[in-house]
Amino acid sequence: MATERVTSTLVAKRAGVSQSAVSRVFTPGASVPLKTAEKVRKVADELGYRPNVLARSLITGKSRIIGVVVAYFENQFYPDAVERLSNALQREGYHVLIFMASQTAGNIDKVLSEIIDYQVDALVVASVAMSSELAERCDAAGIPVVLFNRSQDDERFSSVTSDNAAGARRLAEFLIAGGHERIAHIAGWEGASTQRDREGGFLAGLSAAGMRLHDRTVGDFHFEIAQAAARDMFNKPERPDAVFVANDHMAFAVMDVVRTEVGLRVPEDVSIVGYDDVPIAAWSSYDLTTVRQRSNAMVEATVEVLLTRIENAETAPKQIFIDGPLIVRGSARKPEGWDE
Amino acid sequence: MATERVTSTLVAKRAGVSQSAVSRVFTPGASVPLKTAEKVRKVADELGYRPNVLARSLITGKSRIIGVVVAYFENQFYPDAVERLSNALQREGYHVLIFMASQTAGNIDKVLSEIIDYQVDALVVASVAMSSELAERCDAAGIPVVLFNRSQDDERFSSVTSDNAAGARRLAEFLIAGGHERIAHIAGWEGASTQRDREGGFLAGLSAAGMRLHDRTVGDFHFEIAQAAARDMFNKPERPDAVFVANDHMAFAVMDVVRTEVGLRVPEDVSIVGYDDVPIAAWSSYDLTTVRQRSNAMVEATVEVLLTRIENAETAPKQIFIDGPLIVRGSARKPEGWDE
DNA sequence: GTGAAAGCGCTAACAC
DNA sequence: GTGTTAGCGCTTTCAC
Repeated sequence: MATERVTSTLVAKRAGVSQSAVSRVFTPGASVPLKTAEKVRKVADELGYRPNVLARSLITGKSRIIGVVVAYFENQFYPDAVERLSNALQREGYHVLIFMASQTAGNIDKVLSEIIDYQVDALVVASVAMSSELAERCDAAGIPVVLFNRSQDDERFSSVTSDNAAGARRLAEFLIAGGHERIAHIAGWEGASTQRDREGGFLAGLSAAGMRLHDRTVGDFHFEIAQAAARDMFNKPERPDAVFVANDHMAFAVMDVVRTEVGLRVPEDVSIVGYDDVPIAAWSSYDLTTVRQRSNAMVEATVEVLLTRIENAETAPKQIFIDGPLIVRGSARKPEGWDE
Repeated sequence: MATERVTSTLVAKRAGVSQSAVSRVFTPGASVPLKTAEKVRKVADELGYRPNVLARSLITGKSRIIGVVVAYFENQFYPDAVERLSNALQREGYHVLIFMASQTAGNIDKVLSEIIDYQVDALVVASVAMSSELAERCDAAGIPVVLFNRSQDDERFSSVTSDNAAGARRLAEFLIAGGHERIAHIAGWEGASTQRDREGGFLAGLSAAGMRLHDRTVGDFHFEIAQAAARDMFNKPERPDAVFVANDHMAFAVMDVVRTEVGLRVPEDVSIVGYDDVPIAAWSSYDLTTVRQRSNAMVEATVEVLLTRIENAETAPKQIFIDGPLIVRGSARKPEGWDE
């Protein structure tokens, strides 16, 4: 049933002009006399003609496709960021070819290759590690890569993260000022730079005050694992009076366990703080004190780096840190005299 | 810095074979003597050659790209579904070009056009309405369209939804059996087929028991608007003793308002039920009684319809309903003698 | 200004 | 089996 393909050749014939004329009408930069343009546009509309982007890409070498790799949408931070990123790129005339890396744990390289086969103009890689072999390939192919919310010690990548160490340190200071004495940490996946930096900053904050971590378990950035980590922590005799959970998503799991299973009150019996400030953190059931990752600013920075490098291949990769404020809510006891 | 593009021509030259030989090596169906294949593969690996998918698409007429349009990731149901969909399609060798329709309220057509320009093999449209003009274009271009979690009275579309009327009716019966007498409804966006069907089924369930709706406000499927709708409802003198909120996402907002602002207990003072069974519904802070939309089954159905129609253009569009169970948790008073 | 011609990287007939 | 050829739909010199 599919009607015949409508090509520029057909439009040209019908409009009584050359194919190049049609092309020029649909090419933003080109100049065409108003008269011809109108004629061509009219015929094109009648026939429902639209330029074939793929054919154009073949010749221009630009696909206007950005590949986005993201690992898990379970943590609200990521869908939120992808939505913003997609919107921002659309505004610039780009489109997003998405790849979910969740299922394919080991084979990220294989699948990243597939996405590169689409001649993407750039790659955004969120919360996933890239092999240096692949980095090599991207570099050789001239495909700029931006690591989002993760950094890697490789000069070929640009990266955009929040200032995780500074943010976590601020959390430590806040808890200490609140008079907490047994401060514990539930870590995320230990292979992640975000985890490393957050924990590092937090510990630095503690030791600056002459304190040490009371306890530590690992939640791997997953809800269920974080629940288990919380159970472990709170089944011990000497319970913490404050817990820094490495991201909000896990902090919700921890709060649920602590309140429902252990039967403690938050923040009266134990203070819980997280990191990210995802929308749910503001919901009154959690009302979580946390550090904001300004996803808006992070996305803006990502897009800017991307476009700059696409337009000028000689631009050097850039490491960008976005600072984020401490968001004080009700899940942690506040220091004396703290006013809302 | 970008090295020279590695094309099949280059590989052919280096391997001492023809370009077609190279092409055949990289074409799944084609037969090539093992000897040649090895030789070609070796050279290709050395040079880092990979076929240009865009060029291939141009000639085969198949891009192996599926366009996905989705309106808002705020409601966890959608990122979850997109993740599953993307995974399923990847498994079949397709990739997802995503388009977020959130910002572009009015201009959905314009932007859908853009996505079609990429010669997508099919379109999945989630929670968004398509103009009939665009439907026409897709039809003419032979692009199958599957409406996801929304239906439309247009025979040209396939659609996959849960059986919203049946599910909502089940909720009504459950609330009635639980002895509730003042049952209210907080609606989603009234232009949505899901809203229409859910409310219809719910009302049918009520009237089958000789009951009528106690009250009704509108939350438009948005968190903040749902909060406002709940405030309106609970500021009236005669409060409901049960509320069916049109989806889980809004139900969380309603529970927050009811517990934190109004100061009622759930379910002792008021029962709240939702629809979707998103992961958060199982979190103990909400523990929401709801109807499950089996996103897994919905995605499977979507993929199947898609692939069938791609492979055989003559297949007729299909309307699929996926049934989902009532998930009983703690947010609503249970009928006498109900055992867990 | 405008059209003719070449060619982007690839596949698919068709000869050999 | 293998290479030669044509051409997918488009952009882009380059003459006119």
